[in-house]
Amino acid sequence: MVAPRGSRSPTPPWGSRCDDRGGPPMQRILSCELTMHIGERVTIAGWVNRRRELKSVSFLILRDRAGLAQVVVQAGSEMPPEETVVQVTGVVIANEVAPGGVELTEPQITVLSGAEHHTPFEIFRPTLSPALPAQLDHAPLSLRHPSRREALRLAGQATAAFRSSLDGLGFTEIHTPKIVESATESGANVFALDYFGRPAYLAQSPQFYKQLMVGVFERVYEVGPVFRAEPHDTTRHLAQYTSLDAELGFIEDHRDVMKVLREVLAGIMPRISAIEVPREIPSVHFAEALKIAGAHPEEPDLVPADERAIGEWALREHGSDFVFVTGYPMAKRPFYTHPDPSRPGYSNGFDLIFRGIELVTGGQRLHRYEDYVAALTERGESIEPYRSYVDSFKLGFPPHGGFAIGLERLIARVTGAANVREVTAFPRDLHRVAP
RNA sequence: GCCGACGUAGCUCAGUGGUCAGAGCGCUCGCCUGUCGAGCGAGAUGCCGAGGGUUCGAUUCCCUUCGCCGGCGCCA
Repeated sequence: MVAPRGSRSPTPPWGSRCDDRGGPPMQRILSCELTMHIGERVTIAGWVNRRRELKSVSFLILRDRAGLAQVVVQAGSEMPPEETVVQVTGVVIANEVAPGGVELTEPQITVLSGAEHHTPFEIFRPTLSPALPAQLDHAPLSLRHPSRREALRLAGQATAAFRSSLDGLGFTEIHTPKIVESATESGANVFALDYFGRPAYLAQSPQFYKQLMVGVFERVYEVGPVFRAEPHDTTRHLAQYTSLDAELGFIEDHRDVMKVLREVLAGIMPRISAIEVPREIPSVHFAEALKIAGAHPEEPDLVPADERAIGEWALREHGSDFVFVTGYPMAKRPFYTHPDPSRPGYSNGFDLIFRGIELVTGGQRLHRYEDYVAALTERGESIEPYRSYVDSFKLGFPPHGGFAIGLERLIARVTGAANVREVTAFPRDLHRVAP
């Protein structure tokens, strides 16, 4: 709600946004608009956040999308229980002792939809008390809490900023199928489906399609779900997550992709946090990264502990929350990865580590048909499962590359959430498919 | 999948081999001339996750199982 003079709390507990109006279809104003209607009879609507019954007076705290509003109710009156949806018509008065300085008096309360008398836990407290599993079991309720709601709002802001940043760079938004005929990430497990009697899979990434669409638009992006049947039971893994994907043609190499990623992050971060994106994000080669992390020089990949160490190094040495690791070994990257022409065994693939966690994977891709055939052959993989994808490259594709940002990881790191499930509305993991 | 924790009231947790059960919040009732996570008083609520075993006796000890959390493998 609006925090006008008289408000005791500098930061209202429920977030304070009043950038729109109550609007149709209901003749309704928002809690934050009450100060503009002092002396008038108005209608507000929302949820019963909390009842407070005293000897001589009762209060009904109503919650709407903008914040909270206090309704003064005659002592002894029945008040609908918490989370009931109500519409309240009354007279707005200014009152210094009211939270926010205004309140609604002489109310006529209409119940629009009942709520159970007992909610499993209290939603009106500043902190949400239940442990994560209990919150997730009752997600429709727990998500109403400001802490959970704010994270989801930030995720929405981040995707909006992702879109507008790329729109400004000449990208076109695309929509690709989530039901596919083959795996994109060799090694990663897929969810199999029965597709009209044939096998099919849930897409692990829009990788192939966004590459094919580079042949149409040169620069494309997609915001969408991806599915991983990996049995990863950790605080940073989900079976379904939201991938912010981009792919662009006519690049020199992966460094052009990194520049675009840097621009995108510079567009997103101010919208969701105070974290600064350096003009030049520090970058280390994989071999150097192993040294920084103190890992064995023959290690083919960075383990989570290494990533944390590199994140700390970037903050210490460069004052940056972000750090690129480039040149991952070809052996650990998918077959469509473009090798580093100057360094055999290494790739033009990169990861972006944000506050010690792998946030983005990207790189330059192969763009010639014969290179795809060679890459699969070299890996001892059959071309057949990838036939329609690989054959497409006979059509002519520019040198290209792209990246994918893990939305939930981004929001978790920005909000300091310990678990990506805390910032996901209805997380899907190893054990949970509902609600 | 491996390793390590944990499963006791609606929520968060304490507790003990022997009148097998507590606290805070919530809930119910009462008190309190306006609350601000209100306050004060009283009260109700539990197959102490499930199955088996040890024991005269198990919520407590052991085994199995299920659930759940964290770390790791893998990855965004």
